[in-house]
Amino acid sequence: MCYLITSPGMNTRQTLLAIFDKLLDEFGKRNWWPGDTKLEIIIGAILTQNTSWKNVEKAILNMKKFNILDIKKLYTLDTSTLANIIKPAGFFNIKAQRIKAFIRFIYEEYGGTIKRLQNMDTQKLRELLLSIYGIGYETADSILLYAFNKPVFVVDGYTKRFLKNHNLYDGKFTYTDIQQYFMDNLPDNTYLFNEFHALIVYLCQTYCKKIPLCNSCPLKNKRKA
DNA sequence: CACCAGGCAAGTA
DNA sequence: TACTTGCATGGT
Repeated sequence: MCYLITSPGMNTRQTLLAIFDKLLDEFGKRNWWPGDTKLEIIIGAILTQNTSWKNVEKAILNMKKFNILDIKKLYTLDTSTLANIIKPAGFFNIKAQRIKAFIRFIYEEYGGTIKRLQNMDTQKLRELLLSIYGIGYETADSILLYAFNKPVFVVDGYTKRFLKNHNLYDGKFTYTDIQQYFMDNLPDNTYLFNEFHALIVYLCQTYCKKIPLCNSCPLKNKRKA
């Protein structure tokens, strides 16, 4: 277990903000989400499901090469052709169907543009996204936060590992409970949620590869907490 | 060789 | 409600 940089007197909000400041200071802004357009961010969110971002980059590069990063073109494209193009991202048959499902939703219900989604109420948009085949909690929240800049905290496997390794949380480890823990204890701020999630991912990828293990973690103090 | 990666849906108990 | 399984490439 890691020793924290925090002290016993701090409440949860102060602890989380202290950790955030330390991570930001240590690693700098992570510049998430990479992607030129909202559509590219959304497709990236589907492609990265249980998949390393490196493989997703190859798939997206392929899509750009074939010039199909476009709602109308994707709408008419064969699912099998799309699957072939995104092959490096893995699970390509299922992900091709998921991308097509999202594109159909936009094309058939929203006139082929995602503009109308931007001004929608956040909870309403979240429910809409969750109703689309292939979009679960994490993908929906990633889209809300990183494509539409809504203040929604994204939870993933790294987030759970982070909480366990640092012994920050003793509630239920369900998606909803963990998300509520962060959102109840942090100011409602898109920039903070954006950067915090990206920093947790970077921290885990760099130092905390397993549970329980956190070698040379920057959050570790010299002395025992 | 095994195991993991910025999950989800469908099936089972 | 709470597991389990299939999906699949590419890197370590």
